[in-house]
Amino acid sequence: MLNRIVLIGRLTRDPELRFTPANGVPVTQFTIAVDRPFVNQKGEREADFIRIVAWRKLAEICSANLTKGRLVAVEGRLQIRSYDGKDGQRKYVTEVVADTVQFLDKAKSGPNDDSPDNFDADFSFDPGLDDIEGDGVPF
Amino acid sequence: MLNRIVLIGRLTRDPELRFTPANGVPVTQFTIAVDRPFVNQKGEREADFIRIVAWRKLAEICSANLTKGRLVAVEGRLQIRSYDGKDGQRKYVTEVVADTVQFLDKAKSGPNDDSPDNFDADFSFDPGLDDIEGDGVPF
Amino acid sequence: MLNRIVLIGRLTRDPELRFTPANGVPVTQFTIAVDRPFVNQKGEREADFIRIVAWRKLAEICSANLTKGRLVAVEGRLQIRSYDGKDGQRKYVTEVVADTVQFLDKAKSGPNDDSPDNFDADFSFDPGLDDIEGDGVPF
Amino acid sequence: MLNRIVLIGRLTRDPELRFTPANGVPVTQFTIAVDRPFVNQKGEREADFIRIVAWRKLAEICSANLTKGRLVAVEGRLQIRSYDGKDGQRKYVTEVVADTVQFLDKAKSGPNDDSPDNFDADFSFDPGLDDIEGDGVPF
DNA sequence: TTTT
DNA sequence: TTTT
Repeated sequence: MLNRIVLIGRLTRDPELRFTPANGVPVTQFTIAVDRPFVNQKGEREADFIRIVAWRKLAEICSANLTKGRLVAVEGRLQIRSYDGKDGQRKYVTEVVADTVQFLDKAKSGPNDDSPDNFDADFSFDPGLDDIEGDGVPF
Repeated sequence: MLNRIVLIGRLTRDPELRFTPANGVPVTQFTIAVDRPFVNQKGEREADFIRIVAWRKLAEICSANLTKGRLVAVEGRLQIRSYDGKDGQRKYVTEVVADTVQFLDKAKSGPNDDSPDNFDADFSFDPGLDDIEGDGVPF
Repeated sequence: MLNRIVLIGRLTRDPELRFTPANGVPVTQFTIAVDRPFVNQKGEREADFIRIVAWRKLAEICSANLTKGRLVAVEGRLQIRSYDGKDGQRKYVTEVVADTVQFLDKAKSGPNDDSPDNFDADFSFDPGLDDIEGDGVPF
Repeated sequence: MLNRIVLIGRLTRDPELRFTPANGVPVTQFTIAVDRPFVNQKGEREADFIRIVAWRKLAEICSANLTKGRLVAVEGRLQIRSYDGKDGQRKYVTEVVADTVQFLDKAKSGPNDDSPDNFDADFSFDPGLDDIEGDGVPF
């Protein structure tokens, strides 16, 4: 019913862009390492390695811009997907379906500006209502 | 950049449906009482009264279904909106622009089913990709 | 670094209370079914079955009060835990470590009041500062 | 009942550390500019200026380390606080009470390491259970 | 100004 | 493996 997750972490490797066989829809998948908020008994900080999936335009932007080690904020929904393995066994994949991915540091060799960028899965949150919201109507 | 809020609370009164003067876009505004997670020094549980705004289809669904006292989960974005008051002073309104509103209890006099309903600001998160996601492709 | 998840769903079965062998710390584990925000191509609403873990006092409260079918809101952190299976293979479990569990409907046979209850993993968010926050100091 | 907000934005000025008159408890307050996820009709990206409050140890860490322009992720709870103004009018302040503040960029003149740091309002989420969680018990 |  |  409600399913919302927000993560900040670093890519463990470069994302790869794929296309679904049936419809040619762009998908990308990558994993981010998210540090735990405490240290273990050996005093080490561990991380959770969380799988992210992005679709369509967001997939293209992510695969074009992200590389191993980049810091990102991801907003999305937790999903458990199942598929049948080659061994005939039912397998389960837990992943975060991203709605938004924000780039929090800058590419090493990029045009050296300093502001993070924000990319949405779609433009749905654009209210197209700024004329309304901005015209002083206190509704 | 990232701005995400999730609330559960009860409507302090019935919502009212309005339409923006310029474009006739449906808007509704209501306030929910969200209990604080602790009691004050008098042992009382206080609440925060948080203003919610919903637009378009979501506005219509909310105003048609919600009434004072109903329990809802709201997902959205925190916004500070300014407008010029009648007294010539700049005023600020803090409110949550809802993306999703979920009805967590049932209307008192409704057809007595028991499952909460979920309504989105738009259908944008519908991937329209179930054919893909469901066909066993482990991508 | 940042890892925050909020879920609303229904228990798939009664939780069971256990105690860690080493220290006797209470743990409970249960799964909630979280409806997806869209229907699949057959027009069916699917759900994600998400594993929740609660520790200590929260574990006790959950196991004492929750039963199959109950509606809850869970706040926590997504964790991927590994352990070595009996077959010598490394296994991975993805689960949400709950900080807060809120009961959103009432037990069927309970003392028939209507307000949801809220339980925290700990009292850490209690600022113990109400004397301060409430005394009109605008800081 | 449930009240959770996650924000990423930049400080609009240096935070200032204060102490409550009654108990000498450290408090800091600052504002972050959070870019909206869309542009207005003039093609400009606007921001919401959101007030943050941190208490005690977190207040000290924030005021000691943060300066105008720094990028932070804030997790907390939305609160509407009231106090009586000098003009005898009841005033309302909307602010986010921070549980966690994460520093997402590095201080300009700092020891040039590259990893963001994470600070909690308290250590309550530290399960102190790593011995348990890590010992291979599949509970 | 407020809900249960 | 699953809830309403």
